[in-house]
Amino acid sequence: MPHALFNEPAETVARTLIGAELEVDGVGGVIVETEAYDISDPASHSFGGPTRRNAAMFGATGCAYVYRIYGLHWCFNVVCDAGQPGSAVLVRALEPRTGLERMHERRGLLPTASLCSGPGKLCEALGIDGSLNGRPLDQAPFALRLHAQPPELVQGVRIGITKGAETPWRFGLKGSRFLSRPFPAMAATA
DNA sequence: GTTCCGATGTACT
DNA sequence: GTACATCGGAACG
Repeated sequence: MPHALFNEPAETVARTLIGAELEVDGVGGVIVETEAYDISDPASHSFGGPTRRNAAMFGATGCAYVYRIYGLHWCFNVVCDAGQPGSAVLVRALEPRTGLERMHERRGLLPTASLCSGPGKLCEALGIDGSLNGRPLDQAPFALRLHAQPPELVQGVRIGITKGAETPWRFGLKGSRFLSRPFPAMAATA
């Protein structure tokens, strides 16, 4: 994986990752929804500077930042930088493509569209947990392949936050049925 | 379709 | 003590 790809602002990486294929131990699919966070952003974990939890956000570019949310779910981020430590992209949803049986074992016999349609669901389906925090995405168990052609994007405000709620740093694959939630009908094409 | 709730780790007042 | 980048299930319409 080209390291330079992640040496960009979080918003750029968030756009670039839509349409990329992510696998963990051969289980995964196409990323269809992301959100950008950076250190200037009050919604970001990195906003107040490094802590034990967010250390990976200030670590090497192109690594995973995995954290626990609400005490029970995991969320998966890609650490980026561009000279501004504390930047990352939350992967919120993907379209399942490989390892569907493993996903069903972990998540139950759900419709395919419900397996990875949210940050916590995606982590459960792919088997992502805190043990992968800080691990490089260009090495096993991770595999990440970029899209050949840039897909059409939609853009909107991020989900589940109160601070920085107006910042339109949520991106989706246009027309995807695998999003965590729909983008508003008037969502701008990014 | 909607709202409400409980599960509970980590950061913070 | 409160807030939080969530989810699934219950209750309701």
